[in-house]
Amino acid sequence: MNAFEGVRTVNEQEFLADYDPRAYPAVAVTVDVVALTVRDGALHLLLIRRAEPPYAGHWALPGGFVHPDEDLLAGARRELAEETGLGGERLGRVHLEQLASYGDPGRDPRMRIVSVAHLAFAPDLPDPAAGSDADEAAWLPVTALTSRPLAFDHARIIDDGLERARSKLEYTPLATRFLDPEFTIGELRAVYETVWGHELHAGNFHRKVLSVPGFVEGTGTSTERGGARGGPRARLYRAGDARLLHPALLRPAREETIR
Amino acid sequence: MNAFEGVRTVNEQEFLADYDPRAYPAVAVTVDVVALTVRDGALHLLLIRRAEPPYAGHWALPGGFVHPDEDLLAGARRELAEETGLGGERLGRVHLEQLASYGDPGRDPRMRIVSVAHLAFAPDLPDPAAGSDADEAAWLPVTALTSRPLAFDHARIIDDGLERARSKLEYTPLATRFLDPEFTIGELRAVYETVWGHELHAGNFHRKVLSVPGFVEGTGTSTERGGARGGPRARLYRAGDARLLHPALLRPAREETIR
DNA sequence: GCAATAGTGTCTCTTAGACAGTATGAG
DNA sequence: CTCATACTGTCTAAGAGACACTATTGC
Repeated sequence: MNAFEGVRTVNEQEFLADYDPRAYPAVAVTVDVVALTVRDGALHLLLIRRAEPPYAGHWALPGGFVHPDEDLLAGARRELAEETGLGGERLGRVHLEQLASYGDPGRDPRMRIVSVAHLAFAPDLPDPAAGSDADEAAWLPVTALTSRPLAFDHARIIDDGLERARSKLEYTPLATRFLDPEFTIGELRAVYETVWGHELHAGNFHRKVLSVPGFVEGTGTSTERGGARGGPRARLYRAGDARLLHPALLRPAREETIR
Repeated sequence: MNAFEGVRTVNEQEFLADYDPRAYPAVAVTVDVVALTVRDGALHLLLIRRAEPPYAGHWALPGGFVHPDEDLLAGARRELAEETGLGGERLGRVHLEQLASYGDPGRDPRMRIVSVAHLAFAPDLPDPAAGSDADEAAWLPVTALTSRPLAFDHARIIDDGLERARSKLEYTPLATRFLDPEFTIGELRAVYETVWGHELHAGNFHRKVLSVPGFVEGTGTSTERGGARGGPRARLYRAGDARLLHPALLRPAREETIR
């Protein structure tokens, strides 16, 4: 009935183990990155195709073992740089945060590996070049993932990352990180529609964004041309100084997520 | 200018390291727990006083190395059981979730240790018994922490846990996890006031809680007595079936948290 | 009786969202 | 011209919060 009843019996081996981690079989720590971007009006995810077993030929998140003198976030940024082949300037505009850690014994058949997953929001970036441990690297639409085999527990990590991303757009201004430094309200709305997966009312969205203090600030300039299918030139905005949106832009509640 | 420009040069050592984590110095993984409870109208935190160096005599979060065939969450639950000396029944009512991972090189002077921190919400539990590696274990009021030396980066972890707790009360029904299975609206309000650190309007809170679908459900019974200083008997409630509160109970926005 | 608490009624202000309407510019 | 888009005005419904009020109980 109760799996925790016996744990207080401290025998010598357990006692030693409390003090000497080397008494346990080795644990490795990796950093993986769920990197998202918006391309052609669809949400894309950076994936690599594994060249080596286990899961050779499967698609997987970019990532690797954390280096000795490297912070977790720095490790994630390094892996992202390696996989995208991007230098610091472009990478500096990418938002990166810790997502969660995954440590099921058996999630990697080789050994005990704890993965510290991260979440990245990137503006539209060039196609990646495959690294040494991958056959292929690409931005893939998230809608195409169900038909592809994913390595390890990466499907679960991606699900968690997508839900975190949808949630972050509600109460932070991070949607701007999917865009160039200057953007129109229409482009910002397209990010929300893409990440949330449904259309928003253009007029209400416009007024709402401008009413949240610090979300965006006007540049005083407008686009050179109107939209591809006509319409007036749109005013250009930059990200404001708010770190949180108040009031937030809430998604309409879906009953199934509540219960 | 750019710290990531050189990383694509894959020399042999790095190549091997990608495949063999044993090429790196050992990394250890611990699970730590920020366990919160409400006692006497104040928020309390489970801490142990370290018996051994490093940080001997300092207060620290309960935790320890993750066991070989143990999930991270199971490890945190085991550590919590060991430190509180509680069996499964009481422990089953404790909410436990992953908080974040902390892996700064140098956060532990002995070796590279990545800590996967967890957050626990507990009803008022008995005083803990000190384990083998601690001089002392106690529920301490969080207001008393600033005057005590904390080990490692545990002050930062605690800060993150407290902020997560405050935030979780907004959009989840987890405040009920600080209470017995049956509770009054007044007791629930006391939890919010304690965790958020300011008073709430009793009447508005009452109506709001009852208006959120699935937050609480009535038991049909009332308390045996009125309050200690008088007043009518209060109706008793159980936690409802909602996993998210909609609409949420939002804290008033504080300007400094936004910018 | 007095004080404290439970629970309800009511009013105001803010916000979300529906809808309409005007102006602009590409094709 | 046509039509899509930018942006604004207006109305409604819902919710947050202030305040008032009644009922019930311990002391």
